[in-house]
This record gives sequence, structure tokens and C-alpha cells, in this order.
Amino acid sequence: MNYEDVMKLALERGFYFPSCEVYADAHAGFWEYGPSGVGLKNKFLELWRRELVRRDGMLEIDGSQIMSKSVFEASGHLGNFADPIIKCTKCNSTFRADRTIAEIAQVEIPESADLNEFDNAISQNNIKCPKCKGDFDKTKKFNMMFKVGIGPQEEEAYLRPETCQSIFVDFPRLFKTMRGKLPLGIAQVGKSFRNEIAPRQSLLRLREFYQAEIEVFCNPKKLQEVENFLEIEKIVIRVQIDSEPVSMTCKEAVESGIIPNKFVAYYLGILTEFYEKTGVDISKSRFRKLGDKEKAFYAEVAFDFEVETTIGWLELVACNYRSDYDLSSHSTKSKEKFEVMDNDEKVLPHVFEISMGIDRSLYTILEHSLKDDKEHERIVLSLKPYLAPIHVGILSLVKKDGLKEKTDEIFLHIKRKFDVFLDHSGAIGRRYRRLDEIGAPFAITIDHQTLEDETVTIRRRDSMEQTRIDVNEVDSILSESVAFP
RNA sequence: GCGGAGUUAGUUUAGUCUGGUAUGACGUCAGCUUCCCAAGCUGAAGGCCGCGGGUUCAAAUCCCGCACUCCGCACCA
Repeated sequence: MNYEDVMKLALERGFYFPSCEVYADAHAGFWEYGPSGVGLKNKFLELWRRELVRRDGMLEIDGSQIMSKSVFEASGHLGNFADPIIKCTKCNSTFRADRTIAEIAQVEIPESADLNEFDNAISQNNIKCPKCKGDFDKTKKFNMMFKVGIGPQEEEAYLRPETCQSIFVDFPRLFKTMRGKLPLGIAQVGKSFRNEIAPRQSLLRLREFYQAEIEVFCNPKKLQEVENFLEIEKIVIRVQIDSEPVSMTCKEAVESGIIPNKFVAYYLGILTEFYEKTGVDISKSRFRKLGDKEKAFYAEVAFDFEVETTIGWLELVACNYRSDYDLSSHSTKSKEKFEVMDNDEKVLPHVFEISMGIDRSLYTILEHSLKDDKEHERIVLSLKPYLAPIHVGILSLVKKDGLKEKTDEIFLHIKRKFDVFLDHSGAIGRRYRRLDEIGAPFAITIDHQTLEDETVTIRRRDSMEQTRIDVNEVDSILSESVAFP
């Protein structure tokens, strides 16, 4: 199913929809999750915690979304996150100053250079607008961060453009108080904010979005010593260095030098394992190694985890080896000590980052799970049972003859244990279809026989098969079936 | 931000050229019927026709501006 099918489902079934939609001044790039979307998101994050955070005893924090100016001076976002842009006075087209100058005049000016340098280069080389030959206005900086004013003096602060800065600035306290030992993973889920020029495609490019980030602090001398590497060495990952992704085990990737060390390979391995469990089609995934021009300003080695969808390859996770870029800049700026002891050695840890885009991941899960079952004339959202917003529908075959009352009774018994949807109205087939569309893996139907012998039928979403079970078994069967793997 | 195409009920859609406040389908709700896979019947709710302005006796329809959505370019540390 394609982008439009997913969009239709999202709007009709309460997965997500535009923010502030009743007002005409609603801005682009802001979307809300409805009940089904929240259910899916919460379960996705629970899986993330199980598969990545708890697996290695990482620490999870929840930091502020508004952070002080100093944080972003140190992180480099105030300097580097801003692009030098030039605007044509005639047609209003906007271009990156450094790239346009490089293209037309073959003059390389670093993007962090003083704005005058761009203006001088433009006038010296007589650079005109590539579209309409108009003159350019003076170079300006466009910063992607949202600035906010704190208190009555409106002191300068920013909405964080990535969640990880709190992890870096909290690192000294966490390491000391949480009995930290390298390698130490610190994780965070939360909102980040970027003032995108052209937000588009609903959840895929937002101005306010969720990230799940993990920063692993490590001793850079020990990148080949990974205790748990055996656990993942046989996991097959798809790595793209040149034009085509190649499948290989984590072990092969390290031995061939395609992945620089066991440390990085380990995380690419567990990340693959995680996404496999979300229901994303791993055969359509790749870790794409980024070239020097594509990498973020802080990254030494970078792999993007990308997944193919009907609208192309989507970047779901950025895996960056950030070296000591962050800790050393925060250390210099704040004068706080960020070095820690690793056994007898004092080290400024390096950082490997797994920066996950949650919204994009949820979209991909929806697209890869949504099936058009033509044979049975139905749309089925084949979510993994543990990710389904609704685990089970509780249905009365008909309302009369006391079946409604019996159904309500069974519903009351399990409604606090599972995500349950009670439905009495309309034809039974229609109710099954409705459950199929929101991805409920099971339906329990109460019929006349239930009143006689306390048995119900359980229907499975994907196969549409039904079996009769004892009412007393419902709890245990569901518990087992919707449990996280 | 530039260029193009759009925006009508929860979803989808007719009507726009040729001005007279809107059509169908699906969905939703209630009732009847049926009683295990979108059946049928009856009824109902649901629309500032994206927002604002202009022209006109009269605007979903014509004109202008804006917003949003999608596509292409650019951007995506």
C-alpha cells in the first residue's frame, strides 16, 4: 500500500492528522497523533526500551525541551546549524550562498565564514540568480532553531533541535551518581524542533517531531572490545558503501573493514534486530555509509539506517560516531570536567549515537504492515500483536438473548489487562473488518453457545481463522499472544 | 523559498468553464431483520464548499491575497 493509502487510514482511523486544522492560520509541519497513533507509538517505544535500552543497562532521562543559549554555542548549532542563504531580489528564489558560489565561480568559502565574504565573492564574480539572472540581496543566516524568550526580559534560549544535548550536559552528574562505567549508554525519548523551510509528507518532515536517541559513551581505545559481540555477530545487516546494499553478517562486516570496529557493528546489529521486531521489512533496509559532504558537522563516521517505501528510501536512524566533539566542547564552554575513569585510565569518552526518528519509523511500520486483502475484500493492518493499538475486540454475535450482558461481563474482566475494544453494533463481519483496519490481532465473539458452556470463539486477524476456547482461557491466551518478544 | 497542480461532510466525489448557497458512494448513529466475516430495509445526524477581501441583486462557481496539501527544484547540521 502506498503513501495515500496510509494517509487515508491515518485520517479515518485516528492515527494522525493535521494540527490546529479548524483554523486557517495553522502552520505546516505540525501533526497530532490520535488514539490509535498514540497506542502504536507507546508500544513502539516500549519495544525500543526492551530491545535497546534495557538490553545493555542504559540509563534513560527526560530532559527539557527549552535549553539555554550556551548549550547551542558549545554544540555548534548556533554556528553550524545556520545556513548562509542568498535571496534573489527579482524572483525571490533562495539559494545556499556557499554552494551557489562554488558552483558558479568555483570559489570555495566555508559555510561558517563571515557573511561579508559571501557578499564580496558574489560581487567580485558577478554572480546572478541562476533562474532569472536577477541580483542577489545580502547574505543572511538562516538558523533552523526556534528561538524563545525566557521571562519578562525575554532572554535568549532555544527549543532543542535534537534531544541528545541534554544527554551530553547531564553526563557528568549521571556518571557520578548512577555509578557509571564505560561503555555507558544514555537514552532519551522526546520532542525536537527544527524550523524546516519546506515541511512535507505529514510525519516524514515535521517542524516538531519525536526522537529516540541513544548516546553510548566509550573509551576510544577499546572499540574492538565488545563483550556482547557474540550475541549479534551472526545477524545479517545490509550495508551500502557504493551503489548497492550488500547483505553480510556483523562479523563479516567488521572483518572486511566495511564497518570500522566491533563497537559500531554491535549497535548496527541490535538496531537491525529491533526493526525486524517492529514489522519493518528488513530486506528493504540498508545502512548507508555517508560521504564527507553528507555527514553532520560533528560526525566522524556515519551510517544512515534507511528503509525503502513507496515514496522512496526514508532515513529512519542516523548512526554517528561523534568522537569527543560534544563532550570536549561542553567541557571547554562550561569549564566542567567531563573526563571519567575507565579502570585506571582517565579518558574523555567518545560518543556513538543512535538517533532514531520515531514519526518516520511509525509511518514505515504502517506502510509495510498495511495490506489490501482482495480475496476477502478487506484492508488489514498486520501489525505485530505487541504493537497493535487494540489487542482484542470483544463482540457480541447479536445484542439480544442476554448476549450483550454476557459480553459486557467478559469485557469488564479483561479491559484493564489489555487494550480492548467493545462493540455490539451492526453485522459481525463489519465489526471484524473494522478491527482489521486498526490492526487488532484478535477478536473474541460471544454467541449463544457461550451461555450454555462458557466458551467463546477467538478469531485471528491475519488468517481469519476461528477457534472455540473456554472463557477462562482468554486471559492466558491473550497474555501470551500480545506479549513483547 | 521558487515553479506546477489542488483544497467541497469522517473518507471519497459531482457541480466551477456557462454565478441562483450542493450530488452520489462509503463510513457513522438509531430501529427492524439476519445470526460468524463489509447482506437487506427504514430513518437520522453530519457542509461558514480552506481562510480573508473584491465584483454582483446574487459567489462553491468570476477576480485578488493568504494558508494548507501534493509533485518537481532547492533544503534536510
